[in-house]
Amino acid sequence: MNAGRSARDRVREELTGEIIGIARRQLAVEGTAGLSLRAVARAMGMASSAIYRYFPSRDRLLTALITEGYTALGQAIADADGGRPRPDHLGRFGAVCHAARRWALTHPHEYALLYGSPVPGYQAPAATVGPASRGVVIYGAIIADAFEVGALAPENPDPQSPAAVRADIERLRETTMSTVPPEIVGRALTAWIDLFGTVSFEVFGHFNNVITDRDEFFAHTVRGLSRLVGLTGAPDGRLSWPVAGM
Amino acid sequence: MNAGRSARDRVREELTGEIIGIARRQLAVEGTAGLSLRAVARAMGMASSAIYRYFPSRDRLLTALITEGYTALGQAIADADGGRPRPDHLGRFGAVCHAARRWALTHPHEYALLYGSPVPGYQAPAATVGPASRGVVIYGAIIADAFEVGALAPENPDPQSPAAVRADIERLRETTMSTVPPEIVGRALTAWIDLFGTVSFEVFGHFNNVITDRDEFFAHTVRGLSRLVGLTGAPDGRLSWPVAGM
DNA sequence: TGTACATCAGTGAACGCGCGTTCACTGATGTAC
DNA sequence: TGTACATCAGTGAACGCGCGTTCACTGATGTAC
Repeated sequence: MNAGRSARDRVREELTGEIIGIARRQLAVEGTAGLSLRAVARAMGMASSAIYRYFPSRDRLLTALITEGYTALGQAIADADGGRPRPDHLGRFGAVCHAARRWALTHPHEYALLYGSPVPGYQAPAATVGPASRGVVIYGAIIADAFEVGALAPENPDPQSPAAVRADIERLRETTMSTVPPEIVGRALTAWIDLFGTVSFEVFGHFNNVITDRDEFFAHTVRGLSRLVGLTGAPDGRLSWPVAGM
Repeated sequence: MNAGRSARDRVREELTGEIIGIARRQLAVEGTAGLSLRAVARAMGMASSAIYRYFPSRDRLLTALITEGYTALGQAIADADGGRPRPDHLGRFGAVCHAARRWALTHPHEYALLYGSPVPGYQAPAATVGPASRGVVIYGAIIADAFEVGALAPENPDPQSPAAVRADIERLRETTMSTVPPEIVGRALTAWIDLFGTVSFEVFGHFNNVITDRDEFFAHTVRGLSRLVGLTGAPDGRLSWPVAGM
């Protein structure tokens, strides 16, 4: 009897995971449209009503999927970051950006669930906030690491930003990058937004008839972002690092 | 009989427009979920089958809505651009950015249809390309106007971009900004992507618990974008122009 | 200007589908003594 | 270790809903002579 967890409890947890897994596959193949409790039940070989023993409503399944999605993306980012030596800030930054893109391209429907149009009628509960922030926390740590060893040298310092913006940036700074000056936190935030903006443009089809070599374009974009936050590589500004999977 | 257009033809066109209008309202209020041929028919006070006299399928109605959306956004951008004297490039740039955001915030569901998750099972036909490019053409014209009078001075010229990227940028250059050097076209493209990335982040809820004063943050972002493309205002880099609606 | 026919808009019923959710039930697993 | 009862997982039928699309039809509008 390990801590009151009966066999029933273990099976229950296992099946809950299996349901989520099938729902993810359903989502991957058919998109949000094909994601229904009945479809999942069918794929599980159960009666549709049985799902209600595990999820009290469709929204709760959706919440689980969103949480899973953020977790998977966060894991991809963490792996990319962990694959580089800690002092290689520029390499870590690039790896994280490319990992985010690659995850989005290989899981377009899950990505759309996280960063696309809000699901109609669905309100994300507070429980999704934690997993959602995992990636950005790692990202912030890279910036902080680089700053602390003096490896951050932003070009053209920003003109003074408005007080309201400074206040928001200060709040963000305190939670993830407390050692980094606000100007750099602001730039890091901008770069993060631009990163996902670029990924969304590609995943959602807005590069069609515009950008043909998307790997190269993204690498080019990432170089721009790293310059924006002040992560210079070689002294002449030409950045070079081997990028995994390109 | 003016050019063979009978009364029937005129009524038909009018009703087609009315259907699209009702569909837009439906979309605005309920989101994509509430957008169905039957709902539109109900709102029109017709039998659901009658819609098929005007649109042969739901997809065609969707296409019409997407086209309308791009047209409306393009018009908002055109109006913003037209509201400034032609030599005020910085003002036009800012006005266009703010117009795009404002349109997105006031038409979130329509914006989601254009820039959010692709609609499952829907393939945008080639006919949407024209309206979709209206905004970016105006944007490109501002850049070109500014460049031609020497009002564009990008900071920190980019390191050489990869050949594949240069080729894509060259294609883009030829279609909308043929007088502008490729480096600037590249930066303008990046700024355009970042613009919509930022707007999407806000509209799709990713500023929650992060950015409180969103008007200020966006204005701050736009200043950054204008610096990115090289649109400097006052010599000290502090840009100032009155922004409509803020 | 009037008539005969063709075209078109709109109706209402129907088809077949899938959805989320509820409910009374059966049978298996766990718990207390 | 064995029994009595409570808890839980899973079933299958059903409810009520809305959807896209088709079809045979009626009646009005347009066209040709």
